[in-house]
Amino acid sequence: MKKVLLIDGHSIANRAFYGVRGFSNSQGVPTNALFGFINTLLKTTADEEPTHIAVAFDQKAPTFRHQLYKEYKGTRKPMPDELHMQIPMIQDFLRAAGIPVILEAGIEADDILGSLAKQEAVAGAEVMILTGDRDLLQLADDRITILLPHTQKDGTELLVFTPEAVKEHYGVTPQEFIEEKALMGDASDNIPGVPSIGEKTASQIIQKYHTVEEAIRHASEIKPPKAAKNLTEFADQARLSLVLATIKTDAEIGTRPGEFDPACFSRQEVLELLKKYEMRSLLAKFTPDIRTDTELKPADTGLKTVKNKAQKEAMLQEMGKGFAYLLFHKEPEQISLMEASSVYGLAVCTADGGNWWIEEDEAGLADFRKVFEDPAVPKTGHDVKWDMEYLAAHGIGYEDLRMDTMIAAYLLNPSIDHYGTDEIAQIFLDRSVPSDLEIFGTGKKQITVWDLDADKRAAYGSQRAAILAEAAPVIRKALQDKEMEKLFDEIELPLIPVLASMESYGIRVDRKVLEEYGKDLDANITRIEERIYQQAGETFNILSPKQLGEILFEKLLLPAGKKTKTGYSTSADVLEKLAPDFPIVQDILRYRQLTKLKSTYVDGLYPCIRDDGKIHSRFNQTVTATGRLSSSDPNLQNIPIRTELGRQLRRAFVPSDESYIFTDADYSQIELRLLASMSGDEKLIEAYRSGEDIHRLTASQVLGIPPEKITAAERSSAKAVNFGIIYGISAFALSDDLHISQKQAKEYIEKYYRQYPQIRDYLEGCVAQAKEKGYGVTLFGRRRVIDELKSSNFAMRGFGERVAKNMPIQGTAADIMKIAMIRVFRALKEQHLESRLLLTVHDELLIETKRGEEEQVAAILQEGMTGAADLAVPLTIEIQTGEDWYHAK
DNA sequence: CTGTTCACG
DNA sequence: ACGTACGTGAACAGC
Repeated sequence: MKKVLLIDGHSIANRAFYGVRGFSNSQGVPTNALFGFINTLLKTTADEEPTHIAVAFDQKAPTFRHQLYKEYKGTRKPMPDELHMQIPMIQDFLRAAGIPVILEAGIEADDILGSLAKQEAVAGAEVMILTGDRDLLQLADDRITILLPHTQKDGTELLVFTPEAVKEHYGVTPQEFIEEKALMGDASDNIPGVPSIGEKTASQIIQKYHTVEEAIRHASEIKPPKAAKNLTEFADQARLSLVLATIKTDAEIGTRPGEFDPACFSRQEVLELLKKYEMRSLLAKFTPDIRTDTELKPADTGLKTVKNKAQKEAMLQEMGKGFAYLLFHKEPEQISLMEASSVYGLAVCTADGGNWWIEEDEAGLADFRKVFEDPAVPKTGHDVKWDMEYLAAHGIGYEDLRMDTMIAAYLLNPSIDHYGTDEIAQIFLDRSVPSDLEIFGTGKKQITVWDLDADKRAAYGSQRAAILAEAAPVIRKALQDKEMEKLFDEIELPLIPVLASMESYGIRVDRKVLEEYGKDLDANITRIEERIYQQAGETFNILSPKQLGEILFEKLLLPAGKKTKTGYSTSADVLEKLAPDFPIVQDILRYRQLTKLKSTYVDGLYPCIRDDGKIHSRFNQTVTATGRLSSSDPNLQNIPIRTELGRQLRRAFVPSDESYIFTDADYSQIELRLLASMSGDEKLIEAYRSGEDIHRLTASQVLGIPPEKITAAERSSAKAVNFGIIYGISAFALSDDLHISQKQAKEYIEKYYRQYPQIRDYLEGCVAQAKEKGYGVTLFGRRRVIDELKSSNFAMRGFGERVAKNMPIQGTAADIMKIAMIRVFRALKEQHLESRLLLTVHDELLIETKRGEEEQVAAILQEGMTGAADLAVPLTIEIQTGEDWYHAK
C-alpha cells in the first residue's frame, strides 16, 4: 500500500520556531526552527511509516487569490528574520536527505498539498497531510487524513483528522468547515467574510443550511436581523470569500512525492549539514557508528576504587584541595528511618583530577569529617541539602560549599521541571549520558543506586562526579554572565543549610488532637452525606464531578453554568451561585470542604508523623519559576486558615515539648509594598511611610470619596483590585472576582491607573523589558525566561504579559524572605539560642521558641526580616506567640 | 496518567 | 474577537 506523507513546510517550520525557543549555534545563527522541524519530521515518519514523502513551501509570488482579491493576506505580518533565515536551511536539510521540496511560483503551498493529495488519492494511495494549519482540514476525505501536531506537557502528539474526526471535533464536515470560514472571514489571511457574522453565527447558519449559497438563498430566515441583512448585501463578498478559502485540488504540480527511506537521515550530506549547524544531539542520533556515551563506564581518568586504609588515606589527602562529589546513602527520603548499620557510597573528583570511589559501612564515614568540615576545602555537589542532612545525622558538619549544580542550573533556568546530573551534562557540557530515567526507571518499577551491581554503581557515581567537576566552572561562568553570581553565592547557597536544618528538625504534630479533629469531621460527613442522598433521591459518589454533574444538572435540572472539557463544571464558584436557591448545593459544598479536610489533612498528614512525633516536610529550592520555595511530602504551606473550621487543624501543630512555644512572624503586605517601592509611585510610598490603610486609601482615591467615608465593601473591592494589579489584572477576571460587570471592572481599573500612573508605567515597563531581553528579573537579579511573550497566540501572549508583571514582584518577595531566613538562622546560632526555625510559608516564618528566649527571638525576627532589604518603603512584620500554630497566628 | 477540585501565599 | 488573574501540592475519579 502506497502511503504518502505531504508536509506543509512553512506551517511546520512556524510551529517549530515558536514551540522550541532560544537556541542558536556558536555563530549566533538561530537553529530552533530547523531543530523543531526535524524532530516533527522524525516523529511523524516514525509514527506513520510513509512509503512516499514531499514537503511543500510557499514562494514569494502573487497567486490567483491575489488577482481575485488584492488585499488577500494583506494584513499578515512578515515572518521574523530569525525564522525567515531558517527556511532555506530546512530546505537544504530536506534536499540533503533526498526528500522532494516542492515550490511552484504562483501556487500556494496549500494548493500544492491539495492538488498532490487529490492526485495521489485518486491513484489509490493513502494520503496524510502534516500541517499546523486547521484550514487544511477541508481536504480530509476517505483517502486523505490531516495530521495536526498538538503540544502537551510531556511532548508533542499528532492529532489525526479523518472526515469523521473533523465532524466530531467541530460539528461540521470538512466542506462545511470552509463554508463556515467564508461567512465568518479570517483575519490572518484577510478573508473578508460577511460583516457582523462571527464564529457563533456562522456555525449556526452552516449547521442549518450547510453551504454559503443555500444560506444566501434563505437569508431572510436567518436569525440575527443584522446577519440576514448583511448576508444579502454582501452575498458576493461571501462568494468571493468561499473561493479564497477553498484550497485548489487541480493545480499542475511538476514534482511528485519521492520514495521515503528512514535511513535517508544518515546520508553523508545530512551529517555534514548538522555538523555545520552544530546540532550535536541530532548528529549523534543519525550517526550509527559514532556512539554517544550511552553506557555506564568509569570516567576516562581512571577510577581508583578504595579497598584499604592506605588507599583511603591517599583519597583523603587528595581531597584536601577541593573536590566534586556524589554521596549515596539509603533511604534518602527518610533520614530518621535510616538503618543503623547501613552503607554509603562516595564518588569524588579531586582538584588534581583524581577520580575516586569508596563504598563501605557508615562507620567509615567519620574519616571524611575533616574534609567536609574544613572551611578551606571547596566543594561542588548536586542537591547538597540531602548530604548536609545525612552527614549531620552522623554528627558531621559541612563547610565551604562552593557549588551546588542543581541549584545553579535552576537559577539559570527556573522553568524546567527536573535538574538531574544527566541534564547538567546535557545543558552545560553538551554531552549525552545515560539518563537517570533510563537507569532507574520511573513509577512503581523505579529502583535506586543500591539495586545496581556494585561496579555499575561505582561507574555511575564516578561518571556523575566527573560531570559535576567539569560542569562547575562552566556553570560559574554562566552565572557571572547572567549577573546572578551574587544571588547564588549570597542567597541560594547560604540558604541550603537553613533548609537542611528545618527539614531535619521537623515540626511536632499532636496525634491525639489530629485524631479528635478527624472524628468530628467524620461524624459531620456522614450526616451531610445522608442528607445529600435523600435530596438527590439516590446514592452516588458526591466527589465525582461526572456523577455530581449528572445528578445536579440532568436529574434535578439545576441551571448549569460553566463547562469543562469533560462535562459540567461543579467547581465551588459555580456551586456558590446556586447555593442560595438549592439546599442540596449548600450541603455539597460543605461535604466537599469536610472531605477535603479529612482526606488531605487528617488522613494525609497522619502517616507523615514519624517515630519522633514530628513531620519532616521537604522545602524544595528548585521548583517554582518565580524563586519561591515550595513544600512537599507533606506540603505544609497550604494548611487551612481561611475558614474557622479548617483553621482549627492548626491546633495539632505544637512545639516539641512544654519548654517551647511558637513565635510566628509574617510580612505585612510585602508584595504591595514592593510594588510601591519598585514602581517609585510617590502616593503609595508616602502612604506606606505614614502607615496608612492602603486598601482604604485605594478605595478613596479611585472612588473620589474621603477615606473615612469608605465602606467595608468598598475597601474590600479595592483590596481585590490591589491584588489583581500584582497578578497582571484583566477586567474579565476582576469582574468575576467582585461579581460586577466587565464594564464596571474596566472602569475600576482605569480609574486606578489614573490615580497611580507610575504603577501603570512600571508594569508596562516590566513587559517591555521582558519582551526586549526575553526574561523578567527581580531586584536581586533572579531571572525567569518568558517565551510566551513571543507567541503569536493571543492567550499565550497575554499570559506572558501577566507573568512579566507578576514575576519581579513575587520573585523579589521570595528573595527577601530567603535573605531574612538566612539572617534569622544565623542570629539564632550566634546567640546560642535553643530556638529553631521550623517553617516558611512565603511571607511567614514559624519559630519554635525556648521559653525565656521569647524577647530575643522576637528581636531577631524583627531585625532579620525588616532589615532584609533596603526599600523606598518600610518592611513591617506582625509577630504573635502561642502554644500551638492556631494560637500563634 | 490526566483532569478537576481545592488548600495555601 | 480572542480568553484570562500569579505561584504552588495533594487527593480523587476515571480512563
